[in-house]
Amino acid sequence: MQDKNKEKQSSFQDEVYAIVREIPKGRVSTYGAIANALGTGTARMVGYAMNKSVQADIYVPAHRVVNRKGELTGRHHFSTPTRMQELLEAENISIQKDCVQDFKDKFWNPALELLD
DNA sequence: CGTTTGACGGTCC
DNA sequence: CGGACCGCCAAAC
Repeated sequence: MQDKNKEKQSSFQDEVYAIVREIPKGRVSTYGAIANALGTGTARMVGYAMNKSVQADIYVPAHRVVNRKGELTGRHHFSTPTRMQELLEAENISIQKDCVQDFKDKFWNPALELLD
């Protein structure tokens, strides 16, 4: 077993990663919805955490997270500006003009789905 | 420990 | 319909 002397505290970012990883394929979520599901922080904090997700120890499908308008606002933070769109299209999500088509239909509410 | 930042959201006009 | 503006609040410096 790994000697993890450094125990990770439950940071706000880790909470975000946990939810984003729970986003089912073919669905998208929003920063505000995730922040709302956490009950703490704001939409900006979610985006901030996403930026660090690259250096996080776990994989986070950040391409499934868009803003409330369904726009791929975070596409510039990927390897290539078109990387996010291609990833979404690969999941059967139509993108047009950097906007998720039928966004409302593909929207995945963490506060609702995680509600058991 | 004060300041800056930031992949947002909502309101205002 | 879209640009401008403020508020949120945690993490980085």
